[in-house]
Amino acid sequence: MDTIGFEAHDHKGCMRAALAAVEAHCARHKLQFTPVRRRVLEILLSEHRAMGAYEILDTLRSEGLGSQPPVAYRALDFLVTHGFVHKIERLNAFIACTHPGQDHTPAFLICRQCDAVAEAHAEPSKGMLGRAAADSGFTIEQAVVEAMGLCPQCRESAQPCA
Amino acid sequence: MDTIGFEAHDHKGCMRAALAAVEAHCARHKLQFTPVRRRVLEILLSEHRAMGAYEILDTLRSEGLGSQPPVAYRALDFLVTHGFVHKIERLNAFIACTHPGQDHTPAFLICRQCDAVAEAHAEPSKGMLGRAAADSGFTIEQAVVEAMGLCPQCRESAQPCA
DNA sequence: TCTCCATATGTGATATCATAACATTTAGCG
DNA sequence: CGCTAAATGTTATGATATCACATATGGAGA
Repeated sequence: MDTIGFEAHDHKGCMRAALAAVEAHCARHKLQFTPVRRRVLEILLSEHRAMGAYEILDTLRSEGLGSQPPVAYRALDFLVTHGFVHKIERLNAFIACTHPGQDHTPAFLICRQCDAVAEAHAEPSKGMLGRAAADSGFTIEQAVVEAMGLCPQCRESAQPCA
Repeated sequence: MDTIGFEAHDHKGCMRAALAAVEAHCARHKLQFTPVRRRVLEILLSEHRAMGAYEILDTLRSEGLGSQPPVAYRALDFLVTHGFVHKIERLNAFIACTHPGQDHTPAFLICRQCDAVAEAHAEPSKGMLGRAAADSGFTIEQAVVEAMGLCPQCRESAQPCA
């Protein structure tokens, strides 16, 4: 089971697990998991949704951890660079990774109605895209895959036959 | 051959063909292909690369076709809505579709060095992503697929063994 | 033709997202 | 301790995108 996000789950547990994994990864790779970086990750983990940088910054500000945009963006840069957080290009927002530490190619399912985001796993370079890239001599290093649509909940509550 | 963009080709011919296809599509669907909309498409077709909205606006302005951001954004909205232009989320930029009128799911190959963009074709809902979506009850309506990497030219001119 | 209405455009202001530049602080290390 | 690299604080600004409201334009029907 790789896709989570559209169903109830143990928030506290997944948050603890993710933090532990990130701590371990940072220790192993001698990365500085500073208070601001840790707090930004905690905020994203606890909200469990995509958040804009300024929304995160508001929280930091209310806690006295920094008040200017670069504070949030620098922490996010660190977290994104090391794969602890992903950026959702389509929403200009950030979301905590659901399985940090592991090397992976994330893909996202984004509900256009409630903005819920689920992280899935995709290997775009394996399919038609990889084929097209190979044919044209393009080297894929990283890919953004974001599917927009309706999550199960919103699909149910949507108009049955408009 | 579906992937173009990393090789020489007949600019004028592809531009004429694309404009004709868009005109036909608009006529058939009673869409207003107004001067501003047409000019924005022409600019994108002739540059044959991803351009920011403000870059396009600069050209419009120099031609007396509108000087404020909404002019460009409204034309782009129209063109994107009808599939004549695609937005590259990763670059916050726009690029003319290479086969307008046809229904398709575009995917892009973006060179991180020279910013060249090639449009390919992908069917993400067919692969692992479609599987994950189906498993979780998510309905995919549209997908953003953007691969970053090195185009053939930049790959050659890159450092051989850094 | 005139009137109405939907659509498109013009324009100023402003919201939202992101980074440059430079000063200051902190952590690790010889 | 004193050096250095990394991280943070802060001001300012750049880049992207939308709101709100006025004006024009182009058909459909009276």
